[in-house]
Amino acid sequence: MPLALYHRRMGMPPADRLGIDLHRADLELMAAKRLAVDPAGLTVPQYAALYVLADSPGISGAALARSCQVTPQAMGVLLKHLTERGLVERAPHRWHRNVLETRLTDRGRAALELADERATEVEQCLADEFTEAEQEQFRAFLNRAERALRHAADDLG
Amino acid sequence: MPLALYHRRMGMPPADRLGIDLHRADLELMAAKRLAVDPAGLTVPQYAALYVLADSPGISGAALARSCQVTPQAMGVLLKHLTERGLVERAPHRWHRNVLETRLTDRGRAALELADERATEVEQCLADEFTEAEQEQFRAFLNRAERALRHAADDLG
DNA sequence: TGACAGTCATCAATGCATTGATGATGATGG
DNA sequence: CCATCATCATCAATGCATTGATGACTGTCA
Repeated sequence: MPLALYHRRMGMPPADRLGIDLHRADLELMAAKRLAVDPAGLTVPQYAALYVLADSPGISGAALARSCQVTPQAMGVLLKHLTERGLVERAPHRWHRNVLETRLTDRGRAALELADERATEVEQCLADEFTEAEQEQFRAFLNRAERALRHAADDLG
Repeated sequence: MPLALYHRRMGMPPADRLGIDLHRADLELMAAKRLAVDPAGLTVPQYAALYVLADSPGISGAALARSCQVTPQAMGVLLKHLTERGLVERAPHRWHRNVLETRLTDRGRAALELADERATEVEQCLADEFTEAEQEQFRAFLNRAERALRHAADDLG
């Protein structure tokens, strides 16, 4: 076997892998958002949780986890940190004593608004790169990709 | 102030935030890849590292980190795990005694090929969702987004 | 009433990723 | 020759996220 072929190509050349471009773009997005929300003392997942919480006060941790697309365990840790820092409050539901209602505190709302101002700049910068029509095309591509990948996951599972 | 406006909208409505769609698609991609490489006993970042390593034997940990778009520290932990499991080997460079040359072991190569077979299926499933022309458009959108976001990060930093 | 399914919270183990700081090494230039 | 700079590895702290397992509670259905 020729040495030149020993380090042979894997199943598909990297340049053809759309997933690589998708992931690279997302890494850049997360890096920018991290920079944006950092001055507010928040991480990106914390910002996401507060953002949902602002529109859904009293939501359960599990429901919040679904909204943020993470597992309940991950959200539990995140909420524990936010509670310790006084950005959210959790209290047992009046009837369903098993669920902990979660709400923003004033400090939490303040941090969210500070973070959202800069996070919005990132989204605006992203939007400004595209015309309205392009944004629609881009969004459609992303949603089709998401759907295709969900089917791929179903097949593999 | 009317109660209906108390939970007021943040800076930009969620439906307008392209970043949300981008991130959701990436989450789905990562979930599918996770399922794909799991039977090989690998995580997605481990698969990525082995993939680069297969084409760049003897690369340094820091260079590998750059290729995989993570910090050297993150790559260090990852390589520590892979070394302990015998999937890669690390040895001091002959001249630059400070750098550790990293190489796949046979077991590492076997795991990579097993993982790559299924990971390629995911990429194929993604590619099959789009025509050739659409793939090029999609890729162009992603690269423009990446560029715009890098500039956004520069502005914020 | 009593079994069952669904939802919620939580503990534990593992792994990824970041910032910040430290120290070793090799190349560059005064 | 020595100072400086860049690169590399590594330690430590913090936080995100996953799977797996456990226990508590609600409501339903037999």
